[in-house]
Amino acid sequence: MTPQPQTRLQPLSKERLRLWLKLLKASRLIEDEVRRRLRREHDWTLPRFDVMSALSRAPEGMKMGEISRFLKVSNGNITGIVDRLTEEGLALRVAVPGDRRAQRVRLTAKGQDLFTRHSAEHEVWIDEILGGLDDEDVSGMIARFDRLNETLSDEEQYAN
Amino acid sequence: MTPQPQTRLQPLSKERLRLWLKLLKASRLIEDEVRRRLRREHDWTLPRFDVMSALSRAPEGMKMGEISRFLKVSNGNITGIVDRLTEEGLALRVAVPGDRRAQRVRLTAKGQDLFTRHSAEHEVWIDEILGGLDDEDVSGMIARFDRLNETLSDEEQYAN
DNA sequence: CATAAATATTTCAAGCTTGAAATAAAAATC
DNA sequence: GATTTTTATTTCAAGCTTGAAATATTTATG
Repeated sequence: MTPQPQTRLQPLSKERLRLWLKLLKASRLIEDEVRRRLRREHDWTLPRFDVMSALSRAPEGMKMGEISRFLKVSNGNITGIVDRLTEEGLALRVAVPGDRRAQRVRLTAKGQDLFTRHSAEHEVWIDEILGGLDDEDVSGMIARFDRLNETLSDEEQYAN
Repeated sequence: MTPQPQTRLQPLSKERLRLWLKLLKASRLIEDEVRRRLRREHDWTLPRFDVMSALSRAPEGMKMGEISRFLKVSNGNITGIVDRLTEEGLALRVAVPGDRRAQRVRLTAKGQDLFTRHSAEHEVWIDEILGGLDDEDVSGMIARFDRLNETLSDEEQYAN
């Protein structure tokens, strides 16, 4: 018996495209909703939230490059966001002893405090927004995403 | 017998948060890769691609408001993108007979042609990027997303 | 040690994005 | 028919984002 020819080759690529469009749609719906709440209720932005979130886990601070690699955004981008956080007294730059090029960014007590409050609320929002998914939905999707993100991270090589 | 107390209430909210972070990660990895290829290989942007994609399905054109509602972005945003497409001879604005406020935006032949080429390549890219997912993965995730997007669209009410 | 290469960061221009305010025209109401 | 409300779109300021070029410093090489 000849091996089953790849009868679904074209269809699979179409299905992958459909999947991507649905994934993107879900991601944007959720992200837009979070962005909207952050703005309406705290006059705050997602990028600032993301940077503070990264910093909140590093009490000893992070170098600019560490932040941009962690968040997968450009260096110049982080410069601007940290500038604004610093102006507002939420973060500060401290010199790195052995290297005069680098600086370590840390949250101030005020910044840490603000982030703690936003963060708690953020978790509630996500719980509301994804409220339609039960335990089984959630664990099922997490398993799929673990698999997908593994695949994607492998490919990230040829992004550089 | 008393009803089972909601033993997993806190954990479920944490799991939903984990799911959202994984979803966001996947979405950004894919979107960044597409954006990078579009720029590197065609000196093109995703927003222009998205607008052309919407227009390509409407030979008779779309009104500005229709485009922004369809893509779920602001009106002013679309104004700028259509301005640029128009400057480059890829789209044009035509008056709407009964309504002097509105305009209908259409792709030019040149625009249609360019989109057709980019679109074909885009499908190949997605196929490559999601190549690690087999038939079963893809259909499994699509089913989950249909469920999720249904939930999300329902909630979109209170976004307005 | 001098020079070259690599690293850390900032600056910059161009484009995307939003929400609010401004314009203009159409539709509804009195 | 005049006034109000709604609808379609643009304009604008502020912030996000990128990639490329510029600075400054450190590390590696000859």
